[in-house]
Amino acid sequence: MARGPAGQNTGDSSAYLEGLNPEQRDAVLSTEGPLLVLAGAGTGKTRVLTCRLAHILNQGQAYPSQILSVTFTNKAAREMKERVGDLVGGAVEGMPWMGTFHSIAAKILRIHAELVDLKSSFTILDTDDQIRLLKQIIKAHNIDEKRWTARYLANLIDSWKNKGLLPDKISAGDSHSFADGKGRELYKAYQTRLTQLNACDFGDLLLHNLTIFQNYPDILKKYNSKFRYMLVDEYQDTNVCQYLWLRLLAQNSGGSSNICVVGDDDQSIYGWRGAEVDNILRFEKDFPGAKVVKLERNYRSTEHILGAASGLIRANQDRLGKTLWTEDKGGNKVSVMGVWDAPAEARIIAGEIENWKSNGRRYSEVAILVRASRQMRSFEERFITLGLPYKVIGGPRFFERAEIRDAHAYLRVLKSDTDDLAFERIVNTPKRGIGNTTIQKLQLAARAMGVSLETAVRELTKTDEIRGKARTSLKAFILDVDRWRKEAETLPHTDIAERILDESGYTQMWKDSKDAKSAGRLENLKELIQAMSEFPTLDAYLEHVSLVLDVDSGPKEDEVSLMTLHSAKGLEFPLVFLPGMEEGIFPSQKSMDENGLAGLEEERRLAYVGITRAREQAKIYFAANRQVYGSWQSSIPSRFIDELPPQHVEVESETGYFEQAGRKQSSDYVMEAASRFADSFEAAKSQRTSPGWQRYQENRNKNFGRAPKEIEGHAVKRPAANKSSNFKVGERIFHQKFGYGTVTETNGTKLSVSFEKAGDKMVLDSFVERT
DNA sequence: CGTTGGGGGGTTTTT
DNA sequence: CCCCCCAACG
Repeated sequence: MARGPAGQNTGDSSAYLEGLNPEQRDAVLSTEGPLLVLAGAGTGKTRVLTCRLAHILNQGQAYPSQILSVTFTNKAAREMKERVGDLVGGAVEGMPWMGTFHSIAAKILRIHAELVDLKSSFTILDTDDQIRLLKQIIKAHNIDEKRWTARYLANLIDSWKNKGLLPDKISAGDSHSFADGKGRELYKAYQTRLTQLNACDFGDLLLHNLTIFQNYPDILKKYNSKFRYMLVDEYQDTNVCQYLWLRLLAQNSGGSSNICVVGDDDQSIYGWRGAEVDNILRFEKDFPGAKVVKLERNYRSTEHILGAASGLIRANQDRLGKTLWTEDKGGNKVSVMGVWDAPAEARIIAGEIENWKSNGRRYSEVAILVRASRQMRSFEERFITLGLPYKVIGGPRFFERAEIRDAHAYLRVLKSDTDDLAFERIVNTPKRGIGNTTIQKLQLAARAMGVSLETAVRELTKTDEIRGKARTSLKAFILDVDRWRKEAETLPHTDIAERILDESGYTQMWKDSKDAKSAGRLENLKELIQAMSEFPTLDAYLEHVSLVLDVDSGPKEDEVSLMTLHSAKGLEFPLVFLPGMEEGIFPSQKSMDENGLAGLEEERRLAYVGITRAREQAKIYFAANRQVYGSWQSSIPSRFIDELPPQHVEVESETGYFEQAGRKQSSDYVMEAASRFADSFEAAKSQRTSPGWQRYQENRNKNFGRAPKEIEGHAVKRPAANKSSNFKVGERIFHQKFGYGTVTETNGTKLSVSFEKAGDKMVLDSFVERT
């Protein structure tokens, strides 16, 4: 096999190298030794990754089976497989080690399962199973489930696993974060229970790998020499456990490791689920002699979009620092518009989208990116009334839906008589008259006998332990299960699945249901059978279901995409709307409260991700009033808006829009609000270079972490000469949203008002008028 | 066993 | 305000 310094042999066969820019080419050709590719948004990262793989294969530097390439999502893995296949002529069927962290770890774990007391047939539990199990454990330990919820414990255990910590490594302090020090004990009990069930959760897949590699150096050595090249995508999103796993695998006895990681510290937005930006920041220290290639030429967005995004991200301290550039000069500036409230925001954005469409563009070129999914509501309402086609990206995953999980539970029971969680889930679904008491009795018996629930049922129904309806139902159920298992030997797996859902009364249950969603659920069950048919056997299906099943969203329709910023990562759209740019929403108050400066910086990266999704135009909105948990609050524009470099930003007024659209919206308050915002923005712009503006910037930095409402001199603050000084305590006023009220306190532009209907509120004076 | 209403809680999401 | 979970009741 030809191995040697990179770039030696780049003959005619390397057509894929054509059209790469110098940095991209460097990243592709530097195959030997550790390499960090810092790939900014839209710089052709995927192209580099796939070309690099193609190059290694093409040069005969390694067999497909000697390359480990990991991604976070199945989508990314699938895409990479396809694209490499295209480049090297479809001969990649054997890239067995290309996949997600979890699927590769699962593959390794199946080989060595017995070393961590599992059988290679272990099942992988999802979050729901995990929580149900933890609930039982918390109960068994006599802990108040209200005070200490299973969900919280699940998060805690996850975070420990993300850090690569086994129960014994949990410090007393960490342990103390649950039920007065019982954290470690419960974690341990949970792990024991998982072993009994021959199961593991997502975190375990990698954690067990670590245990195996650490305890059996010979095994690790095998993998070390097996994987000649390693490739890691989205390195900024790796957590400690994944990092340790990679480092162990990259240990190359003798030579240097050919590990290539690709990522962008500015796009690290998963800190809250354990990702450590630090991993990418210190790559060069971890792998001495590492080469670093920066991809800074952007092929996606216009100059103004990049300028705005770059200016924003510059406010972050903790970054390696890149400057994106483009040859795509000109284009529209990033627009910013203040609106009255969420319905107005939705109405205006919907109008913009209709404009876009009537200019001959497509709905599918448009995305609305929100910080939190609750913001989607007003858009959905508006789109439905207008009949504007849209789709929500993300949301509950197909295989997380109750009906799919129920169906899977039936299949799991079919396959295994020891899957207690699955058995428990469906033994009384649909209702068979097997109540709580019966289930508890069964669990107790199973534990006492040291057998599975199903075995316990078989034993207990032989005696008079359980009486009446419960006993009859259980017996009948067991008979059904036996029959299905027998039939499964001969029938195709899709047929048996259909038969089970039918004969168990499960489909009937939904047909009888008055629930509005039941029709959809039945549809989903049909899709499930469809998905199953793509696998040769039930085992093959179940093997993939927990890790890699996601259903294709069908043929592409011309629809607007509505999604959270998190699910927008990696995507791009000609037109991007970023609504809800308000303090407390974006940046999220919770983020800042819980994680301080780090939290704020992650929010800022999220905003950066949002803006850089846009190819032609990014439009930012903030509302003056927002309903938070039912009550109205006046809000102030996000600090991120102030951080956008003015030369790349254009302030739009609502008035302008309505004139342009030629629609007369006479609702007074909208026009009022619009002109007022236009005013305040003029004021803000003129203040940007003024001493007051500078002072505001300084104050804002100093006062970070405090409630933003307390920060003085925000951009929306009007000049001192405004009407606000005219409002006095005790004065009766009218507010368009809250109605009539009396001023109880004045504080600069902010008024505390006791409203007759809406109660006490803090409002900006510019939204208030005398009666 | 199934329904109803009171109470609590309420980013972001993958595997 | 809205949704989910559980407890108490029918």
